[in-house]
Amino acid sequence: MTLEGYPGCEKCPLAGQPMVFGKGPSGGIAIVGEAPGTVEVAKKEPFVGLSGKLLRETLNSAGVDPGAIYITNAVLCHPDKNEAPSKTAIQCCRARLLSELKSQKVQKVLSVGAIPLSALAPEVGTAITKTHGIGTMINLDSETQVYYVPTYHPAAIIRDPDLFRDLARDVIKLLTHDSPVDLPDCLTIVCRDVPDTLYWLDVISKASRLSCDLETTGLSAQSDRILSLGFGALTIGEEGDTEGLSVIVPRNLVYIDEVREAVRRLLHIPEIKWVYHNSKFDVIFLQQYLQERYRPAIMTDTMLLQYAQDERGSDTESTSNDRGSYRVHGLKDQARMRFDIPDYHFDFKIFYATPEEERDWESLYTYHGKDCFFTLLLCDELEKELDDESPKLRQLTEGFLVPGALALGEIEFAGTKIDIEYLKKLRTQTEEELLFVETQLRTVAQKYGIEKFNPASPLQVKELFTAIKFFAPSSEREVMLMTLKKTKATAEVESVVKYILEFRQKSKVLSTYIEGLLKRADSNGRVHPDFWVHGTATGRLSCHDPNLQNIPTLMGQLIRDAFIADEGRLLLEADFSQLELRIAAWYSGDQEMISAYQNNEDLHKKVAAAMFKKPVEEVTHLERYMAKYVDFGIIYGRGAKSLSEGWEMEYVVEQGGKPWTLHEAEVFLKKFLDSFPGLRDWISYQQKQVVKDKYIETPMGRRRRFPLLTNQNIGNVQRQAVNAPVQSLASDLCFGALWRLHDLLPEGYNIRFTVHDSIMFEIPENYDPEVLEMIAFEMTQNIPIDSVVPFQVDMKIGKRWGQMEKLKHE
DNA sequence: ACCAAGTGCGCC
DNA sequence: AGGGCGCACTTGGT
Repeated sequence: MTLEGYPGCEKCPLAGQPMVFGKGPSGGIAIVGEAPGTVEVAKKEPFVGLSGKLLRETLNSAGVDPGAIYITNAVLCHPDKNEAPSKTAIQCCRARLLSELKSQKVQKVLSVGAIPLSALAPEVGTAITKTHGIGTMINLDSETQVYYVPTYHPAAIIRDPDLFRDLARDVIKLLTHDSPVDLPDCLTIVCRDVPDTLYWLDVISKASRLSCDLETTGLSAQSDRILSLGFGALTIGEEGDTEGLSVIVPRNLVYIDEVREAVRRLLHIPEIKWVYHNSKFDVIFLQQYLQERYRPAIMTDTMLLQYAQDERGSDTESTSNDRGSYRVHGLKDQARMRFDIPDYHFDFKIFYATPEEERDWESLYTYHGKDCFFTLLLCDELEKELDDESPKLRQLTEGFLVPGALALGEIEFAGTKIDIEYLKKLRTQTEEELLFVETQLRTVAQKYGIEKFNPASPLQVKELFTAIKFFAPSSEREVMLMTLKKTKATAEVESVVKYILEFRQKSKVLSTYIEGLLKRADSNGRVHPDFWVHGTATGRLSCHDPNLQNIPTLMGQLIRDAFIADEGRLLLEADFSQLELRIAAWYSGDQEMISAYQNNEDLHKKVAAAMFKKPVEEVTHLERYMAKYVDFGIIYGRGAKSLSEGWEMEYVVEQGGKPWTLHEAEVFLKKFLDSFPGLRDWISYQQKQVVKDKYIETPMGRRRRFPLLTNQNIGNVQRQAVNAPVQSLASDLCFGALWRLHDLLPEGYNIRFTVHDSIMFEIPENYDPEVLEMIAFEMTQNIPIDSVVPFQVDMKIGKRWGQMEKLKHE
């Protein structure tokens, strides 16, 4: 082929750049990349760089010989500076790409990255996070259609190895399909009146499995209403084929007593298996609707099934953070990837913004019908896939996560009381203090000609620092303090740094905690946190709106004081003692650790004694602190370097100790591991095994999967392989106790929330000590593992979270 | 006006 | 080369 062969080149901005042509056998699968990079140009071959290597490995692991694949690019010319090719360049090269694929007689096409997608199937969408894995047919010319799947560019996987699972799944889809997934038809019935509703509810009541989904005016079961009630069924059509049937009960019928009773009867049919997506939400709403503590007898939850299969932590929709922006557990996301449907979507914002009489109810019902339908289809697929991977995963979901989620729903609904008046006072006080600090800083800033100074702006802080000649590598708290210490700072510098830090702390407390809590309190002064069972990769719960898992402890005792018990009642906090270390002892079976816990010895002291070669009685406070520091470091996989540089060394110096050198840290690390050979062996076993298995499993059946191992991530993976099972099982002991206790506790004893390894209860002032015994028993004895390691909970009691007193109790 | 990314910091 | 999170704020882009 020659340049003249491509009519698009005349108008192409890349004309004249080095070109790299497609390569590989014809008649089979083609992979289309973006544009050749420097390495490709040098070797005159597409996909020979790092991305190419990853792609080949993926193909190999899927059982495909990369040599059997035809590989080319959406743009043949190499853009300068490895930039992405422009839209014009993509358009100019498009005809060439299609004719190349046609002349190579390809049967199927996989594209990697957003650029070939925009050339091959722009109608599918642009954002690759929202379009990868959707199989479609594309036209190469008027008579040739081929099956096509877009996926991530391997470069994206290098940045975020977690995306590898999506890439792998998309590749397998291409290999196992020749055309888009053929779905059953789905008929959506919108009930017209009461008799119509009763009729359709009766029709679906014969099904053995139904999905249920609610559309509501908002997220609060306390104050929001149901917009429509939906049920999904799979039925056998006249020609013997499966058909979807979604029955939608619209708002004007939902709240009619006769309908409500019919719904109640349906929901209580004991033989029906109920399928929800995020059951916590719908079931709590149904409890309000039915005015009873409704729990389906047999049920599952596709979101939690999905989570059992893919434990990647989910993003909250409202914030940005460093975990990437993909969502993996959403119903629509799953439907799109699995069933090749375009992303369906209903804009509730617009719906509510529209005057009531003009609202597009039909679209809402259509959308709702799809939700019910796909929930049911998704359930089918997930159950099969999970059973295939490991029988424990279904049991984990249905026997543990689902009841846990429902208990959390009830706990959230009840909420927890906060002291509004107290917080308002605290707000005023903190605002005044902030104003003072700001004034001090502005005075200095003005001295250097900075008229408008905002201490919350990292840029302006840097500017001020430059002005006063303070140069820290970053404006992070610890870095700044360290820099301050190392340099001979003037009094002015010192006070500016101090005020900046004070400003940050106070404004954090004010906006995140004081205002954050006030903003989220309901009219009864209660907050209703949202706990996510599917929020973390290890199985811990995540919590938001408000997040009760990061309420300050130290100075923020002030904030904890805002959490109170109702009149005549007390808060009771039951906290596992050294849970993760005990779990590490359990996993490893380390005799030393076990006997320390069995004899109720102080493990940290014991470690200190071993590290500093002295009898336990002579261990100082500081030595114990150092030992504790190493103990936790081990679980997190910290290395000697990190130990010697940790902020904890600040404390050591404050206490009159000497910070460790790298060498000292190495020595102590080694001494620690020598004193606990069982633990050391377990750690190396985990590190070795994860490379072999590419996952770790906990006794609860949870998995942390590492499908992609590279030289860059192997260190991380091995650390996680040690930490994940520990963190996961520890968290499950607490979570399991939480939801069992939620069911067991007598009237007047409630669970308010949990913070990873502790549970907050609210109990009567004249509580029965036997109930406390039961709590301790459930948390430490009635647990899902056999353990020679004893577990222990410490209990604290008080009127306010910030002022809890230890309860002597074993 | 709304968004995504970056920075920084609260907890276990 | 420190495991797991959520939230507020600024800034630069659209």
